[in-house]
Amino acid sequence: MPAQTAAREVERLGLPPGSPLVPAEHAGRRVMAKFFRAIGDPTRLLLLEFLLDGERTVSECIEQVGLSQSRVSSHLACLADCGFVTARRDGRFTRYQVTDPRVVHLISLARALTADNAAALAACVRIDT
Amino acid sequence: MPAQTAAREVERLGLPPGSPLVPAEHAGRRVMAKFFRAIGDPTRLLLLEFLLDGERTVSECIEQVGLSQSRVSSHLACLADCGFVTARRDGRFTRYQVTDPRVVHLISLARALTADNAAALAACVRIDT
DNA sequence: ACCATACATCCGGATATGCGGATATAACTA
DNA sequence: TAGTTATATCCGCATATCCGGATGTATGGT
Repeated sequence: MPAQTAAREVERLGLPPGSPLVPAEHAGRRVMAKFFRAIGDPTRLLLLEFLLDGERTVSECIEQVGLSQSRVSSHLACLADCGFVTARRDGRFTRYQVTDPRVVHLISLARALTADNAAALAACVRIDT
Repeated sequence: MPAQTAAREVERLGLPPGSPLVPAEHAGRRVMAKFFRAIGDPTRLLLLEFLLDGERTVSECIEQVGLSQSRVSSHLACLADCGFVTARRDGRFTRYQVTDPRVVHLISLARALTADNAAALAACVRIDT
């Protein structure tokens, strides 16, 4: 496997060559890490899937995942803050939904990568659960 | 923003329509969550960037990130287990490197998404740091 | 005004994760 | 063989994250 794998993909994607993919400053990396941790939870992934097909209220989400109201509300706020879903106030309701197609793309890439490496991933003890 | 954002992107990406993006079984979601948490740490993101351009030994990585040998070794093993980098034994050395172009694609998508939402992301208190 | 509904936030407890130091293993070298 | 180097693993401590219950806030209905 050649060393230029990364450079080639950067080229293929039409990205500016030579510029870092991961932020060079510590603060920027902390933000990107936070972004990934937001979808690094099984419950939030389930909610994300549920919010792909259209708007859903918090109550509908609660029924879907079977956790407490406070927890589900917090998970949804987290997904919204981190840009995975959009929140819309509608009277007493808040309707959440995935609106950015790049979120779909991101998850589909992760799906493919995890599928190709499921065994080692499941066995990795440095991250629990 | 229409409700079919997700379906449209699935179509555009040539993915099988109707099949879930996120695994339907809890075990599968746990694995995908683990995958994202692996890159949900600033140090591992820094290492990932460092490993884009070619093979690096553990010692070189230690110098790059400035953390203890045990910690860096553990971070690298985590990235390898989760499929972000490849590890190759070479005598006394272990050489790590990003070899899968999809990793580059994934990070570039995250870069774009976080850039468009940096303020809210930084302000999200449900995930600390 | 009063109450019910829908949601958001606060709190303390349990588990997960990051950290460095100590130790173990494995490969070269003299 | 003995010693050095490179890396991996184990340990306890500190912090982060998930959880449900309690409480706060806003909207709509009577």
